[in-house]
Amino acid sequence: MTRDAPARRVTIVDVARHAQVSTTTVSKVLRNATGASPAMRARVQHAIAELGYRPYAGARGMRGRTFTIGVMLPDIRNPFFADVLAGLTEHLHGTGYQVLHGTGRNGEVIEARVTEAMVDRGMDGLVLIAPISSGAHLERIARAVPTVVVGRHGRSTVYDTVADDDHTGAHLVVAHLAGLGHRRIALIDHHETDPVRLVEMPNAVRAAGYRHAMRMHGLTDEIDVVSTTYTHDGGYLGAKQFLARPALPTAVFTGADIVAMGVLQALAEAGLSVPADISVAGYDNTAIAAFGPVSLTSVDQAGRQIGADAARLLLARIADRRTPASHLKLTPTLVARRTTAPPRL
Amino acid sequence: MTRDAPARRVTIVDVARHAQVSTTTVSKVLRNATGASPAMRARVQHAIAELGYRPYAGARGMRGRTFTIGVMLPDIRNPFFADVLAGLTEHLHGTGYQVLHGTGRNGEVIEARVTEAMVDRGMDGLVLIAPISSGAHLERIARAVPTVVVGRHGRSTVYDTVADDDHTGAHLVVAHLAGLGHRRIALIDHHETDPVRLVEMPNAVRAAGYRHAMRMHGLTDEIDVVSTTYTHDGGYLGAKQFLARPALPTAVFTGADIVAMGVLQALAEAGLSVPADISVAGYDNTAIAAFGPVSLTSVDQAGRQIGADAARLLLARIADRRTPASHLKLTPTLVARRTTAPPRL
DNA sequence: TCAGCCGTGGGCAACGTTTTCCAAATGTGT
DNA sequence: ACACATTTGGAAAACGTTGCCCACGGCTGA
Repeated sequence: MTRDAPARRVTIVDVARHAQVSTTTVSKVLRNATGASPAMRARVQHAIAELGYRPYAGARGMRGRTFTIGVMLPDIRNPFFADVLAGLTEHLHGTGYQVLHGTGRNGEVIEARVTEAMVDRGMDGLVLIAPISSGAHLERIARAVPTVVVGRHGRSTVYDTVADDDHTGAHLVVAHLAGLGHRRIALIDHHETDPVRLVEMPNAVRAAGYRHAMRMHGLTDEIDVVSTTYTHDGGYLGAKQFLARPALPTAVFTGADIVAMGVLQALAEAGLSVPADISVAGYDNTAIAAFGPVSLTSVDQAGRQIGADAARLLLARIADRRTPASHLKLTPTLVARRTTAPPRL
Repeated sequence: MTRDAPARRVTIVDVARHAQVSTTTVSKVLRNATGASPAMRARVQHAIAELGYRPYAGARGMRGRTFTIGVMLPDIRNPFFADVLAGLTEHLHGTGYQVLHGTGRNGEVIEARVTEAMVDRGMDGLVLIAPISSGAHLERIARAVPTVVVGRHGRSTVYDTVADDDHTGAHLVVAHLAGLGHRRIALIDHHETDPVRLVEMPNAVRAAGYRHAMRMHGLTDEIDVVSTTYTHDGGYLGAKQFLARPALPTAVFTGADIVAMGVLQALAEAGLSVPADISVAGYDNTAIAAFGPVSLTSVDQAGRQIGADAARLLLARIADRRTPASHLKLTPTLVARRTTAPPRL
């Protein structure tokens, strides 16, 4: 096996010559278009198989579609995104579309670069998962390519959205903890100042839901929010802040499981026991929350379902760009596990 | 904001017209090619900025490069792959290449589909992480597009490889456990029968390394392998097999952290304490292994470094397809944590 | 028998970019 | 002033595919 011949690709012209037909006919067969007799069809199919021909997507793109769907993920490590992606990919399986993804790495400029790269590569549709970009950027992208935005609450007339009802999710957690007898329920939040994001981003909606639910349960005075970041370290540092105080809350609600992991680690290091000394609840019901030794109470967003719905909406949008935008909102459920219990008396 | 005008893309022709030059000149400026005076250059740059022009990668691809690197991951959930991807993306940042990835989902036909899709999309280079495809398929891909294969031990003259020395890694674990005084050290393995894969796949090499290390430590008679799959469930079921026996091993080595998680869960359910009753060691040093409450002893593969090396090799391969293939082998290190301790007397 | 129709296959012009080649303009050394 | 080298800008031909046309032939129905 030498590496000398860079092996020219077999093209539609090669197939045409080999089958003794025109390229037009080959193209018709490829696309299942009318205007090719069964006999021709068979001849062409045979030539395609014999030569191992596969159409070149770049050239197809110049004349319309590339049969590619792009998915932007902020972070490949978040298992919730993996769930969404799995639902999406499964739904798209067998449609002829190929799914490719890129990571935005939770940075606005990198995210912009990735999404633009997808547009520039002629992708037929885009799914943006929990994007942090400005609404203006999202609309610009969506005007270029059919787009579905997942996990963000802003409504747009130009792109469809699928989101979880984060407000209800926060209510579920507060109701669960209050029902167990907790009053001093604290929240660890992702710091947010941008006014648009305060309305659109899931974390902000969860925080608002927490505040609202606390008031509903007559716990207005107990509202207690620590702002950090949605990372393991953010949770760790947030918990350290609580530990530095004279009195600990009896329960901590974090807007993401990964944050709860940081909290658990800080509490373990401080020699505190969960849930005996303090209860902890997360959000997203990721695989690690379900993992036995962790067994974190969390809110399940049904990521697969979200992904499948996003795929469905995207296909519809690709088929017809003029129907009004849909905005799906799914209802989350609480999964109570072993990190929450009644407070110590 | 209406959705009426599907907004025709700005092309090189628009830029040329706007700057009152030929498309050739615009192209020269775009590529920093010679043959354009500073004055022209400025004029064109200005027009590009004014129109917000970005070249269409599909068209570029038809004449050569698409400035896209494709990465195939078997499974987006594995944090080790995320590390590799991070190292890769960082190294490629600023090179003008855009990284897009696809998942092979640990299936041979899906993996083939993804890799072929990347070739068909005219990608300039491919990185295949722990592929399960046949060597023939890998060579076919690599002959079409510059390719680096990560985490597989087979050598090829047509693609470069970067792999961890899994044989040494397994030795590290056995030495660590034997040093603690363990003799009955069992392995949970990913079942493998294909003769080529037995030589090339990391799991098989780790298993061979385990056997070899056991013999080196005079523990030939204690060699004890349970074959399942490299998943959480695989570990869970493997541990169940041990638990059904009259006598448990004193230590379990799993070829991947995720498998160790399943083992820990099964042991916890059985009321056994780690490491008091039994020691557990994993492989890959993923984030969850480092997570405090888990604190799993594991083998660190330096994923970021692997990714960066793969990127470096790929860029070199793209620059010159005729230099002989490189095969990098990195040395892993053991990270001892709290799941391993001397056996109970 | 003939006009009209449909089904089949192919010619050809795009699509947006790069690259080769060429002509014109400019500069250099006598 | 002239021959000659160099620089600069542009015309045009690819690249692989699609889809609009058109031409041809066979068939239908009057």
